Amino acid sequence: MSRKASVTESMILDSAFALMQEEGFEQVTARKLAAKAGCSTQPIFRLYENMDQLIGKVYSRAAAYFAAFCEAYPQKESLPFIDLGMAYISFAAKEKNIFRLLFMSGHQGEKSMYELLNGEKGTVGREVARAGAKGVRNPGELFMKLWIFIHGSACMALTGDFDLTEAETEALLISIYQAYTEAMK
Amino acid sequence: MSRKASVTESMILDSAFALMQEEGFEQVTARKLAAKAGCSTQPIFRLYENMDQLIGKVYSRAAAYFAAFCEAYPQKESLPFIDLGMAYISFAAKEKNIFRLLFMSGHQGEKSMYELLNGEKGTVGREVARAGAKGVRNPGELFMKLWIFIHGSACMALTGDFDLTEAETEALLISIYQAYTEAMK
DNA sequence: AGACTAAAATAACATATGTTATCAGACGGG
DNA sequence: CCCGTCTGATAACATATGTTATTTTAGTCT
Repeated sequence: MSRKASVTESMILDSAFALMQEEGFEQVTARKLAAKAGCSTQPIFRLYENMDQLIGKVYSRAAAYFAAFCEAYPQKESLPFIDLGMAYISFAAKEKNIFRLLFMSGHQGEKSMYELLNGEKGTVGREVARAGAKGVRNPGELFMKLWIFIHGSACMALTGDFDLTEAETEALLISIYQAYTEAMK
Repeated sequence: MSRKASVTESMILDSAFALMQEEGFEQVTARKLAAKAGCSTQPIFRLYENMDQLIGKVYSRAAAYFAAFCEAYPQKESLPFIDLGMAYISFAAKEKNIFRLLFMSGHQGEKSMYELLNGEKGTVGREVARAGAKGVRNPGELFMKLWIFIHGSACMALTGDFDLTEAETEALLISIYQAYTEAMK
């Protein structure tokens, strides 16, 4: 047969993801990636047709990373949507570049915001059901309104126009949740 | 004396602004701008030290454009903040590239979101005063909450995750306004 | 009209990027 | 142990960008 490859796909993809995370997806260039992976640019083009395809894989990985982040985020609140919202805002603050790629780049060849949020676990669906069980009249509408607020918070966190602590953020979300549910009674 | 300049600053700045509006500020390159202005790249560097300085001017112009847009937006609603919010969301939907430059690029060497909103006319201050006069308990807090929602709507409009008509948007904003004010009583 | 001078076009330089060609060599199989 | 083959490094090509040097050109003033 032929020679064994010393540069593996995971070496490249790991490096590409790290580069995106640290410097933004615009900075994932062939040469920078090669330097990060400790090889020349050749293995990249053996593994991927072109840089766009590679970025597509990085995007998928970012989506999985986000899902895992939400999964791992502490579920302390009994109200539906709040924990997911807290995870989302926290993610935007801590992982600006990943958040940008997933939710602000218009890179939606892959998934819509709703699909990303819902993930493989059907998170949003589960939360909507929880809200319904709690007696919320129109849980889908509540989710939409809450999510717009949460997305706004996250985007402002990214640009530095929102700098509350986690505790303050949580209190704010709860107050918003209550205002919405009261108004929908 | 010497020769008169045939390429004026306004020719360059107009072209740069148009280019930013049509293709995004990342696309305002020396050569593309020269082509748009119908000259070579030389006059650009006579008028500006470098491309960054030029983009700074484009940014200022965009801020003025946004202020004028808000000024011209129909003031039909008697509730404070709503007209400004409608203008903001409408602006995000119609002028994606300008909105990106002003509110999503982290290009805040110039002005914060609040300064941009408040403009020269003190728009936000005026609206806060109006809300106070209407008996709102804590108009600053109300503004903050409403604005997070409005910014979220605008950002989602940009990425295609928010596609309500103007009328639907207005109804939504009013319902949010009422939910917040009720909750703050 | 002619000379001077600044403007503007052209061309060049330096760098960055995607992508491909060339080629030495390392590895698997006989 | 050698052969073939595929890997991966180097180098190259093509393009894009900011910026600067050089040259041409066109006003302006005398």
